Amino acid sequence: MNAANLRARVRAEMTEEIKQVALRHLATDGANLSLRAVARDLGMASSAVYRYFASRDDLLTALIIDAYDAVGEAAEKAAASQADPVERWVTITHAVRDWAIANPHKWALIYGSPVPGYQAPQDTVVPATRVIFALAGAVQAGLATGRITEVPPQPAGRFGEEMAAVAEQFGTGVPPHLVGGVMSGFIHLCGAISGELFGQLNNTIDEDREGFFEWQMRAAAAFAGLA
Amino acid sequence: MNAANLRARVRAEMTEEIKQVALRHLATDGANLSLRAVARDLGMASSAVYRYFASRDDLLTALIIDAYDAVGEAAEKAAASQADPVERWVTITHAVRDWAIANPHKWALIYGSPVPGYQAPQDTVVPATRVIFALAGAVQAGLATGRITEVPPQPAGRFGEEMAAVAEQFGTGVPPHLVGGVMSGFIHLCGAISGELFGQLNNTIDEDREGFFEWQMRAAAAFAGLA
DNA sequence: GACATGCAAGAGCAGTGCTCTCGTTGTGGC
DNA sequence: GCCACAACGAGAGCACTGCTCTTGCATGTC
Repeated sequence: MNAANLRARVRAEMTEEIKQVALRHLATDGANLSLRAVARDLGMASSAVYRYFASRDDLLTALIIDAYDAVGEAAEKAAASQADPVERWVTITHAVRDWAIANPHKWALIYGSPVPGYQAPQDTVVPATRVIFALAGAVQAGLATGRITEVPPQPAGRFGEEMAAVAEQFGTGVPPHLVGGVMSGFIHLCGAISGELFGQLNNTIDEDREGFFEWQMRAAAAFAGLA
Repeated sequence: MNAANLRARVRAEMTEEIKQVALRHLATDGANLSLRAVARDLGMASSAVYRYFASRDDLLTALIIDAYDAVGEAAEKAAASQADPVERWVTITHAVRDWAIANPHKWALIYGSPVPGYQAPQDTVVPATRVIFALAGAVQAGLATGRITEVPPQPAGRFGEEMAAVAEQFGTGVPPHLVGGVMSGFIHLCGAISGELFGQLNNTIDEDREGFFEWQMRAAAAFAGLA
C-alpha cells in the first residue's frame, strides 16, 4: 500500500472506468466507438484519454481481450457444471450463446468482421482459445468415460497431419480426428451464433432459434464423437 | 433513344462507376468507406455523389445487394456444373468459399457484423436466399435420385413446426427435417468461411484450410442426408 | 425566347482521431 | 522540508468525415 501502488491503483481504476463507458457506448451506438464521446461522458478532455490508451485501436484491443476472457469464463463455468460429456458439450454451447445474446456488441467485436485497419495483436491469442479448450474437455471426458464410440471420418492428407500437430499442441490426449471434430464444432458454434445475431436467420427461423441451435450443437457433438 | 432514356443511361453508368470505385476503396481501406474519398477518385465534389445515393448507407446497401447476387450466382453456377448430389453440395460450398476468399471485403459486408446503425432494408431479403436455395437444390436432387438414405434426427417441438413452415415456403418438395439440415449446413458454411477470413483459425489451422473446409462441408452434407 | 429540370461545385456545420503545448499536481530522492 | 520530475488534464489545432444548402450552369421542353 505504498505510494507507487496507490498511484498505480488509481490509474487502473481510471483505465477500467474508461473501458466501462466505452462498452456502454459500444452497446448503444454500435461498433463505431467515439473516443471523444467517451471522454465527454467522463467529463474529461478527449486528449486526456490518450494518457490511458495510446489510440482508439488500443482501447478496442483491451475490450477485445476482456470479451474473450468473459466468454471463455462463461464456457468454463458451464463446463464445470455438467459431468455427462454430451450434456457438458451442449451446456457449454448454450452458455456461449447466452453470453453472446446478452452481449451482442462484444460478440461482434471478437467474432464479427475485423475492425477496419485493426490487426489483432498477439495478446489476444491465448484468451481466444478458452472456448475451444472447454469443448475439447468435454470430448476428453467422453474418452475417459468410454462414451465415445463412433468416430468422424479420418481427416486425410496435409489436413490430417495438421490436426495431429494441433492435438499435440492441445496436450489433452484427444486424438487428431476428434480434435478436428472439436474445431468443426467450434466453427459451427460461431456460425450459429453469428448467423443468429447478424440477421442471417431473419425471415427464415424466427420462432424457435434456441431449438434450432441445440439441434445443431448436438449434431456437432455427435460429429466430435459425443453421441 | 429519346433524351430521357439517354439521361437515364448516363445516370446508370455514373451510379455503376461510383459503386465500382467504392468497392475498390472497400477492398483497400477496409469497411470504413469514405464517400469523400470516392468522390475525389472520381474527380467530383463530394456533394455530387449525393445526387446518386441519398446517403453513405444507401451506397452500402447497393453494394450489399450486388454482393448477395454475386455470391448467389457463383453458387448457382457451381450447382449447375455437377450432377451428383453430394458432389454438387461440395462444389457449391467450394464456390462460395472461393468467392469469399477472392472478395473478403464483400463477404464481410454481407456476413460480417452489421455496419453500425445500418439496418438491412427489405431489398436484401430475396438475393440473400440464393445460396440456401442452391444447397436445397442439391438435397432435392438427392431425393429425386434416391441418394438420400439416412436422415438427421427429427427436429422436435416448435422448431419442428417452424421447419415445416419453411419447407412449405421453400416449395422445393424437401421434407422439413432435411430443410433443417440444409439450414444447418448453410450456417456451418458461413461459420467456416467467416472463421477463416476473420482470423478464428489463425495459430490453429494454418496449412490445409481447404482440406478442413471440405471435411466439414462433407459432414454438413451428410447431416442434410447427402451421404 | 422563357421556363423547368438535372447536375455539379463550393461553402459550411458538426463531428471525428490524434498531436502538441501549456499549466498543475502529486511523488520520490535528497 | 525541499526540489526536480514525471504524470496528468485541458485546450487549441490539424486534417478528415457525412451531410446540407445555396448557387451557377447546361440541357431539354413549351
